[in-house]
Amino acid sequence: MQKQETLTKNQKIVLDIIEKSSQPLKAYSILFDVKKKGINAPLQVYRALDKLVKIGKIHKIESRNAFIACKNSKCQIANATIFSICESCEDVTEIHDHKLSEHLRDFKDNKGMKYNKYNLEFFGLCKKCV
Amino acid sequence: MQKQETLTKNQKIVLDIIEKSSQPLKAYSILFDVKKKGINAPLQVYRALDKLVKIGKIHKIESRNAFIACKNSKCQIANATIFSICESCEDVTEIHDHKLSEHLRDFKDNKGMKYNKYNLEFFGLCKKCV
DNA sequence: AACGCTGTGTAATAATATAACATTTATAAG
DNA sequence: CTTATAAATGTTATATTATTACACAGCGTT
Ligand SMILES: [Zn+2]
Ligand SMILES: [Zn+2]
Ligand SMILES: [Zn+2]
Ligand SMILES: [Zn+2]
Repeated sequence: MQKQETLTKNQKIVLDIIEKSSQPLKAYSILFDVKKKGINAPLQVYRALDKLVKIGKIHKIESRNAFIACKNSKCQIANATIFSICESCEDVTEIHDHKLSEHLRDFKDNKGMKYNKYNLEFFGLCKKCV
Repeated sequence: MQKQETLTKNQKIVLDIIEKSSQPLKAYSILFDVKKKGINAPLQVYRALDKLVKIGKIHKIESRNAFIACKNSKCQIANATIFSICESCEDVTEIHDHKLSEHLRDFKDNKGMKYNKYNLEFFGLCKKCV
C-alpha cells in the first residue's frame, strides 16, 4: 500500500486546477491560472507538477507537453499509463484496459531490460471528429 | 505501396547525421553538427526532421525530445512505434515484437475512436545498468 | 506564362524547462 | 527543547525546444 501523501499548499493549488479540467493543461497555462493564488514563477509550477506526477495524481501527456489528472485510484504510482488522443480536437482520455495492461506489464524484450514503467499513446480521430 | 521519396539536400544532411548515431539526437545537437554543411538555423533542422518523421525514416522519442533513425524497412510509415529506454544510460532501442504490435494494432476502446497511430515507450534499466 | 506545391534562407520570437541561491517549513532524533 | 536533515518555497536568471512570419527559388501542370 502506498503511503497517503500530504500535499503542500502549492501542490494542492496546482492539483486543484488540473482536476477541475477534463482536458490536459500546459504548465504555463497552469501558471497563468494560479497567479491569483500567489504562485508567480514557472519553477513553482514545475516543482508541483514533478511531485504530482511522481505520486501518480497526474500524468504527463508526453506528445503534448501537458498534464492531466488521474481518475483511477489504482494507478497511484504513475508507472503504467495508456492514453487515447484525438488529433483533431485534442481530446485526451486515459484508458484502463485490463487485457492490454497485462500484455504490457508482462512484456519482455530479448535484451534483458528490467522495466518499471511504460507510457502508451494512441492517436486518431474521436467519434465527433471522424 | 508507399511512393519512394526523394530527399532534398537538407533532409539528406540531417538524416545522415541521425543514421550515423546509434542513439537519439536532439534537434540543437543536430544543428550544431550540420553547421559546417551550410545549415544555419533551427528551422532548417526542424523542417527536415518533420519530413523525415512523416515518411518514417526517423522517429521522435517523445519523452526525450530526441530523434532516432528507423532501421526497420517495414515501418516506413511512422505510425506504430515501440521503444525501450534505459533511465540510467539513456540507451534507446526500437522494439519489433510481432505479438505486441498485433495487440496494439487491434486495440479498440469503447468510445469509437478511429486509431491511426500509436507510440509506446518502455522505461527501465538495461543489462549494463542494473 | 500562370499556378500550385514544396522547399529554402533568415530573423525574430514563442513556448517549455532548469540552474543557482537564499530562506523557510516539516519531520525525526538526541 | 535543541539539533539535524530532508523537503518545499520564493526569486532571478538562463537554457532548451520549437514556431511564426516573410521573401523567394525550383519544379511540374495546365
Ligand atoms: Zn492514471
Ligand atoms: Zn476529436
Ligand atoms: Zn521504426
Ligand atoms: Zn543502461
